[in-house]
Amino acid sequence: MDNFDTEMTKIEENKLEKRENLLASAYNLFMRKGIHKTSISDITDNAGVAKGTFYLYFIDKWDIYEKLIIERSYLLFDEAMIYSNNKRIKSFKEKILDIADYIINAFIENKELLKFIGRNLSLGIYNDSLVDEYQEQYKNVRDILEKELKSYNSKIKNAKATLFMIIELISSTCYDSILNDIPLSIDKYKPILFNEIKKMIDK
Amino acid sequence: MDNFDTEMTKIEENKLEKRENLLASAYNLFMRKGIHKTSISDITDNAGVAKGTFYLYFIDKWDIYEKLIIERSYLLFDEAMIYSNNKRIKSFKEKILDIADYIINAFIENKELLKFIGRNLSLGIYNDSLVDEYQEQYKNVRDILEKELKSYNSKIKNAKATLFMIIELISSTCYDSILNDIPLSIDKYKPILFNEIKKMIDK
Amino acid sequence: MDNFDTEMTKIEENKLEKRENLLASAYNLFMRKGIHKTSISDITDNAGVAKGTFYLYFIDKWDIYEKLIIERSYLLFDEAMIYSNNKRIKSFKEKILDIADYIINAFIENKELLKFIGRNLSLGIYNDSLVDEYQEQYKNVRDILEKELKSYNSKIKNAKATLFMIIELISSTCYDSILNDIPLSIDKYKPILFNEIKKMIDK
Amino acid sequence: MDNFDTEMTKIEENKLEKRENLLASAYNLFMRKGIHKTSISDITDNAGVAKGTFYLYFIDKWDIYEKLIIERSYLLFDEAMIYSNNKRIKSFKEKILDIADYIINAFIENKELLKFIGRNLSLGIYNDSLVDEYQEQYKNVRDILEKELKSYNSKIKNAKATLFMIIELISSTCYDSILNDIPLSIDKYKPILFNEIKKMIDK
DNA sequence: TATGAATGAGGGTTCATTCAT
DNA sequence: GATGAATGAACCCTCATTCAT
Repeated sequence: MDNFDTEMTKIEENKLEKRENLLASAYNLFMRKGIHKTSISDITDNAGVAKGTFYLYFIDKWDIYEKLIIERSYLLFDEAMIYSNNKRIKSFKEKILDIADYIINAFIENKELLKFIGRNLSLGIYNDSLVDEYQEQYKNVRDILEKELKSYNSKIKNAKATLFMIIELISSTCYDSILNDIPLSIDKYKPILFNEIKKMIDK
Repeated sequence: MDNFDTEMTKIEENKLEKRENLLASAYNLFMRKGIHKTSISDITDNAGVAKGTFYLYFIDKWDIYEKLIIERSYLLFDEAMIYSNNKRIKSFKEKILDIADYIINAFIENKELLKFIGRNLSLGIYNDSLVDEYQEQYKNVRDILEKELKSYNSKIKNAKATLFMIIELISSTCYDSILNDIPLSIDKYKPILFNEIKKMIDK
Repeated sequence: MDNFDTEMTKIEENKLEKRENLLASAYNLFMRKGIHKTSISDITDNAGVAKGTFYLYFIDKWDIYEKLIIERSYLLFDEAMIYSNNKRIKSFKEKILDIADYIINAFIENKELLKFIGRNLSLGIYNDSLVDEYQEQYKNVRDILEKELKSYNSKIKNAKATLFMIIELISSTCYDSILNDIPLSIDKYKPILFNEIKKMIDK
Repeated sequence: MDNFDTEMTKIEENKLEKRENLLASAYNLFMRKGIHKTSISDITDNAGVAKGTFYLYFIDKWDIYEKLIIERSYLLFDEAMIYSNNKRIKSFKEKILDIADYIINAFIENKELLKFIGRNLSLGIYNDSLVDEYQEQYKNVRDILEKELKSYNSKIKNAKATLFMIIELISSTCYDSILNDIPLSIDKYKPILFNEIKKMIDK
């Protein structure tokens, strides 16, 4: 019985490992070469599995791409949350700016990541449409932030919308700022952005 | 001599017409089938020219795509400007909200256009990197709006950045709202967004 | 001991059942989708067994295909024989025409079957090359008909060849007639065909 | 002007030649390796053109296959007609048997051709459904034979059907006879077959 | 300038078959 | 015997690009 159980788990473990290998391999290549120049063959070669194996785990290149975008956006949020929590920040205002700061710095230091996530940062915590292994965690991060926002400023009517606007504003403007200095270089733009975020939560 | 001149003009006109045909054809197909499913052949067939002719006017599919995005974004701004000017609006606040309203309604009525322009609305007036036939006009629209913003609220430090933020906020959040009801349906989201825009220009 | 015996039988029964399931599943799919569009996976999925199990019973897709063609052709003959026997027909001429009629009607009513058996109807009783579970029965049907033909018309030199010609003539021409109206629609063609069959056995 | 005309023809000629190369290449390979083991790559490699070129002339493998079957069946008939005409045969009966003899001998000497044409010999002159370059010629051969049959035996009601039956009978039974000695070896079977053909046209 | 036949690399995908469990 | 994950060769086909006309 025990033996039987163990064997089953071994197969299951193997499958999970294969899937993770493929995800890691694809992420690597997407970051290095971009999605268009990465082929399924590249992904499987890099993962050390046969080409056909890819199709046991994912539908096509866009399937794995979407899953990665969501995963990486979420992980970035997660890291930022941990970072800001470690700093024992007092007010929500400080917390949200700290999160923004962490994410922006991560993008500045890893422009490939910025290009990869693109303007889709919000998918990290706002992808209700997808059933996914991270689903539960997404909601947690989102719920925590929304609750804190509400208790920080009770006048805000729709915390969900406000939070979403903040994230989209960061994501879309920093993309242009970091990569093309539009409307300004990120150094000059950041204070303006932060000022705006403050207004959004302070009313 | 006269004859010669006329013929040259005709040739020039023909060339311009071919280019316009190709742009129109590509726009049509991108809207109907999306970029990935549209091939150069599709574009040339639809434009009534030979495949090789495409390469006399554009570098590749992404070249024509980019030019179209910029053109259509600009045209949308242009229409919105005309619309708001016709209404003899007094304050800049009313004007900017009117422009936003026009653009959002255009997107609601033409979701294909929304998918096409995506989150790149700002390219319509913020694409300094590209030398283009609309270049001059882009700047005009932008300059007008920036000037008006400055005179509306002299406390704003960087009108360019503020305007950019407003446009990016509209573009990125309305994309999700109209297409996926994230964070809310556009009906419920619009007042919240407008409220935010007001705060951005009023301090 | 008894127990052991019973279990063995059960296993044997299970194996037979699996084989039958696979045959039935393949027949179903071949009829619906054609052979080229049916994969081994389709067959095993539809039969409710694992992919590898297929290879315990058959060599490949063509192996099961051939066995099915032979089986179904034979069964059609068998039905036709029963049908004609039930009608207490007197002469062999009437009998053979009755069999032809039954088969043609079966094809008209089930064009998928016609496409499946194709022009291979004669395999139903003339597949000496194959050792098969129906082998014995094939011979019976064939022997009966050959004997009856001989006693019907003693001048016929080679009853086997004559019978074979009749079957091939029916099979090959009705295929075109029923499916494509070549050389005529089956309604118009049948009397001509029957007339020909009469000549073949009457000299 | 002349120059223009010539240039156009050159291109047209090139295209025709490419098409012929592909047909010849495919025929070669189908005969040597069979259809299933012949890939498009094989065909284009053997024809000395790029893989993509195949798709400028044919839809897929089955398209070229079908065209070849029809072409080769027709050519066989054509040869047989020439052969029998050269022998200044008097009666139609002699002529049709001569044609049959020629075709059967061709099959005996070239079993690959027999396997290739299979039981589809009649397509050579009975493929009304297809518009094809040989279309006109098919009809000629068919019309000649049908007319001759009618004048040979005015009692025959439907010459078209009778001719079709003869061809199908030859095609389907000789396939089995030559390749598998079913129902008899071709040597023993041929006189029986010929006797049957005589009955078919003599009533 | 305009053409469109030809190219051929490379794409995604399938699927018969194997084999460790 | 039964499984089904894994394989990877081979498939068909597309399409951006070139270039002789």
